[in-house]
Parts: sequence; structure tokens; C-alpha cells
Amino acid sequence: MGIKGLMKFLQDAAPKAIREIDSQQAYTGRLMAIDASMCLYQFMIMIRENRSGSYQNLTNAEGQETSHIVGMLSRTIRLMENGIKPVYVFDGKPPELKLGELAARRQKREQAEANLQAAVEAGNAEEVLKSTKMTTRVTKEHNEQTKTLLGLMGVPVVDAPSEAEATCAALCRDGKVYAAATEDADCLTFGTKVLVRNLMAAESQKKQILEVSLERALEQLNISMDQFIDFCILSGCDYCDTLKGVGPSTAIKLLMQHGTIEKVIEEL
DNA sequence: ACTCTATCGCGAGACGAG
DNA sequence: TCTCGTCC
DNA sequence: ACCTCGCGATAGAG
Repeated sequence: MGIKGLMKFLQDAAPKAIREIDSQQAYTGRLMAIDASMCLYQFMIMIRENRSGSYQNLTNAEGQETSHIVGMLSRTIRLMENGIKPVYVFDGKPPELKLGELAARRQKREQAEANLQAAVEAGNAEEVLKSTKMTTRVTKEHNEQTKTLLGLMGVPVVDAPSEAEATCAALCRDGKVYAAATEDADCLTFGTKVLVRNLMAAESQKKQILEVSLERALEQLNISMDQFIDFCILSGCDYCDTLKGVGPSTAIKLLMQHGTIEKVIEEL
């Protein structure tokens, strides 16, 4: 849904829903759902020959890219060494409702491709690198190769019917995993009971691991899950046009006032 | 002066050696 | 603790 | 028929 500042909103409006975690060790023995597509994008963008000058991904003897393999392997091993049991969730078909948003992204990518062309001709290395990152894609093959790797490692893989985040949330809601480890706050909207942020970044980037409890967030906001979903839709999501001038702050006020999204719309 | 929203540009790994 | 180079 | 997202800065509306 892409609620812009959902995490920030929760930090202000429901701070008790967020807990600071000391280290990865806190999740030893636990199953954690992870959005694989997100990881792959990061690996493909960041794992490159070298930062100054060249912008090529790592490749094997046949010229196939291997950055995603290297990244996924080392990250997963680190998790396993800490006793964490990752469950990787792969994206399925994008939801119909998101097509508009995707078209916009494609537009931007085409722009970046043009920029890349220009930067190459101008010999501007910095611009070339930047544009290259913006045009990076994860292909079906990258996904399949990664699934093979994880399968060989004995790590469970789940194919989501549609959005990976939604399936991560469903796994948590149904008690299959302890939490969804993601930076995407929308996972809460999809009903994940527990969301863990910065699980990977904590060590390498000195970030604090944060655990968000959906139940406590609802308690503190004093709304039901249905109202929370309505709140997220009102705040603006990828699935429909936004209401002009309505963000999180206004959305929560309207909802407290009228109770449901239907009543809110009637009043407008 | 202040609060909230809309838009745009940018960034995204992990490890060991020194 | 930080920067830098390597990972294929 | 090629599928990820968040953040901060900044400008503008009310």
C-alpha cells in the first residue's frame, strides 16, 4: 500500500508498540519470514565489481550474473549461524490494482535508461553508476536460481500468490513463523502480528533492531484491525487514488470521528 | 508561525585485512 | 573503529 | 508481459 510514513506515525502515536532488541541472538530458534524479492534487488544493485569506476555485477565463466547468489548465500549463512530459521517468500503476480503504480515505475526506469545512455557517451562514471543502479532489474531467472540455492541449503521457500509482503504477514498471522523481518510497514496492514526491522542491518550498519507488535499498536491507537486497514487506505496506498489533502494525521482523526471508511466517505 | 501533505531524488551487502 | 578491496 | 521498497529535503496548501 505504500503508506508513506507509517513507521514514523507509529513511533509518534503508538510508541509502546515498538520494542528495541539487543541483537539477532534474540531470535535464535525462531522462524522468520523474509521477502526474497526485496533482498535480490539489494544484492543486484550493491554487489558489484568495485565502487569506483566499474559497475558490472559479479559473473560466472559464462557471463551470467552471480551477485544475487553471493549475497543470498552469505546473508542466509549469517542468519543460520545465529540459529535463525529464515523462510523466504517470493513475489507472485502483481495485483491488478497496482498496475497503475507499476506503469509509473516503468516510466522512471525508461528515463533512467536514457540517462544511462547519455552518461556513457559523456564518460561520466558517477552518473553511469547511478543510472545503472536505477535500471537494475530482477529477472525470473534470478528468482529461480535463488530458489535452487535455498533448496540445496535446506531453507524453506514459499511462492506467494501475489505480493510477498502479504504472504509474509499471513504466515505470521497463522502462526507458521514468529515474525516478518522486513522494512515494509505495509506488512502490518496485511496483518502480521510481529514485524522486525533492521534485522540484517543491525550489525553491519549499526542500526537498532526494532520489533513492532500489531496488537499493541491497535491497543494504543484504540482502534480495531478493520479500522486500522481503513486508516491505511485513507492515508494513501498504491491500490487507489489518494484523497487529496488526507495523510495519516487526518485519516486517524476522520476515523475516530466516523468509525468506518464508508461513513467517512459519506461525509465528504 | 505551524502542521500536514505531496513530490522528487537518492539509496539499498557482507567480510576480512590493514 | 574506520576505510578499502574482494566476492565471480 | 521484466514483479522490491523507504527516507529526507523541500515546497506548498490550509
